[in-house]
Amino acid sequence: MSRPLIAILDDEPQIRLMLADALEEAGFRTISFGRATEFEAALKSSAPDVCLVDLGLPDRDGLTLVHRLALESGASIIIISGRAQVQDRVTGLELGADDYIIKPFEPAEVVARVRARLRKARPAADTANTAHFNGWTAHFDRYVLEDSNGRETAFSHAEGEVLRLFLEAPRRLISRQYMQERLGGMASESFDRAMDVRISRLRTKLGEDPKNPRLIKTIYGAGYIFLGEVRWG
Amino acid sequence: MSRPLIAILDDEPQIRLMLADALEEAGFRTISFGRATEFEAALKSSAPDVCLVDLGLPDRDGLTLVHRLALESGASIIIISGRAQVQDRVTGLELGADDYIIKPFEPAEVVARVRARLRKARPAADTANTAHFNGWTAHFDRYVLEDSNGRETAFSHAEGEVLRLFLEAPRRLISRQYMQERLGGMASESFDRAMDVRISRLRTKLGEDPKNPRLIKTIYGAGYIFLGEVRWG
DNA sequence: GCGGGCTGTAACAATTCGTAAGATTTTCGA
DNA sequence: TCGAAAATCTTACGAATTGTTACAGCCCGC
Repeated sequence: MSRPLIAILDDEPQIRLMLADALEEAGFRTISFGRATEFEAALKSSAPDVCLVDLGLPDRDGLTLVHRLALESGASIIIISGRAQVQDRVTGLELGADDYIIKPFEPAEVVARVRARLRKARPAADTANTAHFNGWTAHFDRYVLEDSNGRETAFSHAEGEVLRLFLEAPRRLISRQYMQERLGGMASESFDRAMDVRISRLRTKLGEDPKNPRLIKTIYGAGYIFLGEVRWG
Repeated sequence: MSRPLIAILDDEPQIRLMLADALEEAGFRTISFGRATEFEAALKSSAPDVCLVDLGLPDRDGLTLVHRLALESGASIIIISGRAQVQDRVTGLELGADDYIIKPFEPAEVVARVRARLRKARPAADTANTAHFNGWTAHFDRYVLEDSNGRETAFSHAEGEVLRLFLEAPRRLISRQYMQERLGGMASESFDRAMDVRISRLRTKLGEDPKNPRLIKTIYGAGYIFLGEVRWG
């Protein structure tokens, strides 16, 4: 990560400019948006390291957006808002924001807080081809799943894609939309069914009890969460 | 690491108490110190996850301490200070603090900011996922509720959201509005009904007597209060 | 061409969760 | 104290979502 990318989402052009100026002068790259829809569209092609989000957006409830971002993206989120009540701040932070700055703000402080977020940000995901989790070992090079007794089961390419997705982001919500994008499917009713089947087969190979899956948990209406302690390499 | 350890360093006993109370009620362990020397001695035997540091200490320059902490310990550092100038905040953050809270503060906000720190610092063990209360044990990772005899009942994601909300703030009023914000619903007549149903189902699973609920108490016209001794971890 | 494994599709089963509707409880003024 | 209005509770239901199984097409090596 040579020059971190900071996303700015605020409906006032003036504020976007002030933030972008200060951040770029501090050595960051920035992208700015005035509407949540544009912002969300951009997220599909670029992955900012920190998102500065104003809560008072014209086209979407800010808190809902923050919540989704926190669950689905790995970025740090800083709320910038005119709402100064303690309850507002608590709610924002509980929903997944990493910091909450009140307007009017001083650009220097925003830069300092962005730096503080980046300092603690977790390192990038591995590209290793072996992962250990809860007694299992997945060998992505050989397409083989090994249980704690060393017994091996083969898994297919399609199953491997899904498993890798899970292992890359343990304990985080993986939405169906994200899967669809990562696995290159068209959005369609039929893709959803295909996804279901892949996951069903994966669950079987992992010896999951259908009534009470321990590793791949369904979040109704949202997606899946992979529970489990993952160690790559 | 089930229950995160929070270190409090402040020379005013009153403030130490207020912070410790709020944090312990939120499910954290705490250790408090009035002087930097005691604090540094304690660091050799215990490793807090988050340190709350007041800058105005009698026996050492606070900023120097913060800088050392940032370099040598893995903990997240939150400065709590009466010095409210932007320059103070920028300096504190640049020296390695992860957050900067200005006195006077609201305990609820401190708790929220501590949680925000823990969330990013421990990607795996995010928030505690097990809570004990009045003979019950809630396993949020497995979506299972265990009674005092070890018998297990599954609960759904929607029910879990509500239960977690209650367990995060026992013995405190939880307004419908707050729920609506935390659970991401639109404000509407219909959301209120849905909420009712979620709580009704939760009560059933907790074996509540409808005439005389012992755990989830309705405050007519205001919201709910969760009675019960909660211990996280 | 044949057989085996992989993968998507279709059909049906199971689950989740909000909605509707009527019952019940609480509040508050008369 | 009584009655009505408002708020909340409960139950049943159904739409939407997800899971499972069976099957058919495809690709590959032999």
